[in-house]
Amino acid sequence: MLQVYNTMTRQMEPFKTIEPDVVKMYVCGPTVYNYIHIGNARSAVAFDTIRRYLEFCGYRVDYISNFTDIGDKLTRTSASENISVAAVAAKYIAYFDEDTAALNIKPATFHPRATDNIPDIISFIEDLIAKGYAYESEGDVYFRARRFKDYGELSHQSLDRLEVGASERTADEETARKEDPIDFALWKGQKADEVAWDSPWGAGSPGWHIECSVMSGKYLGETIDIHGGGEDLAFPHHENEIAQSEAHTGKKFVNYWLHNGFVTIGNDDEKMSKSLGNFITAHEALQKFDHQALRFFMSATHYRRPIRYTEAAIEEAQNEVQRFKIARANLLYRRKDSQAGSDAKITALVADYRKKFITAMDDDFNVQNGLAVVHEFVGEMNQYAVAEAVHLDSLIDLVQQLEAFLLIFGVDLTVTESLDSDVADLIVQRDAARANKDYATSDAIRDELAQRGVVLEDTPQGTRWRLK
RNA sequence: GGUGGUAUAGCCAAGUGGUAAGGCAUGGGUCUGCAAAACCUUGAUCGUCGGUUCAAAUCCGAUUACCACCUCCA
Repeated sequence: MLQVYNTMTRQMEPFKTIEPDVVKMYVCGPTVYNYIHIGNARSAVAFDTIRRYLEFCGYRVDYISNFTDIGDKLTRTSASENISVAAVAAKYIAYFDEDTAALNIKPATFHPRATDNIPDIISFIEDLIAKGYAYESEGDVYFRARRFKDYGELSHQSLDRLEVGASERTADEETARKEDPIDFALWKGQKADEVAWDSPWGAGSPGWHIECSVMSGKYLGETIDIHGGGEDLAFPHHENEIAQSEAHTGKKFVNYWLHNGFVTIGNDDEKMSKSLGNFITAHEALQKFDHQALRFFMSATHYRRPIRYTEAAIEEAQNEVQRFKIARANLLYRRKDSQAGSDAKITALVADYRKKFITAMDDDFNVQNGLAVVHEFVGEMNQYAVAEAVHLDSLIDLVQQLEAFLLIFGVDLTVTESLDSDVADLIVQRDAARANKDYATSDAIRDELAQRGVVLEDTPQGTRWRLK
């Protein structure tokens, strides 16, 4: 049975869905004013990996992830790039799609955008005002945090101990409009040059937190199974979402809160973030590294642990992916001399490893232990690949199981590679030279192909090739 | 000031009481015409100090270092 670590209770809990076989999952998406960086990508990868494992286990996952397409940051990009705010959003959403596709992150079931949900946001806020949880102040609307009895429950903060302004990101003018410094904005009156919508409180735009509450409720329902995001969002973002949503519905908002760890960079293991300016965009990294290696690098670390971004680590991930690919290819190469049918031993072995893998992953998506099982499985595959006699169905069983395991990590091993026809000809020529023991010629051809990125390997069944 | 997290071999890292999984890298070996791939093999007593226990990386106490959050950063 799957156990997950719930930030709310700080404990492992058995995972039980609201509806059988369906997981309702919401993951906080990016503000689309720039390329996503490696840290943003890690979050998307972490939850994509979780989603894929849930699907592997047979769940249907209704996965919603938003785009925040309004706010100061878009306004600033709009000015610096001299395009409209809508164009900024469209541009960076397109890059988001491109980069996440390159990382083999499945698109969300739906990607709602804040600007497409303004009427719902306004009526949600009106309800909070009607219930006494919110108040208007000079064109802004704020949430009375202290009125919500469980405020601080998720992050386990005591309201009286919070250090006001510790993040140094709050504006004094805004604080002055609040009844209490911990109150947070639901609606913000229009400032000069900002995109704004009409509302009962005048022209303005939604606060940051409200969009997630509204869209989660609208697309998944009042209570959902999983809400995910970076651990920096636990407070205040998710805390505020809980307050808004539960004040609004009177029901529990989320059953399991999952938070991913950061990507760190540099000798001090500092968090990679846009505000610190120490970030590398996914777009840049994808140009530099093999896409699958980069994806595997991120999904092969447990989602709650930090990942240190280094080139050496990504290259190591590439070696590991290579090992999986070679194991698969070497097994498929044996189809040519295989017998029909299957080996009972292999059938049992595949079922056994599948079970071991699930046991490992059921422990809060323990990918390290899951991968240890996969590596042992690969060892078995490699031994079968050199067995004297092999059976076709068993070859296929092994290969398909490996593919299924790796797909959870976002690595698609079935991407096919092909040879140029002249390369194929050269391989034939080399085989002829070897048959005549003309090793000077055969080695020259092998060297030439190596230059072109084609590796040749001689086996008892013939010469097999792979791309380097 | 408050709240969390992390510290295990060269590197990544699993492991919540019984004599340290797995991977990458390295050295050696087998196989090969030579290679490659594969297989076999090679290494740590777990930040520091103290305690509990027959037994601790695992429990308790102290301590050090680093990271993060405390109103819009995944």
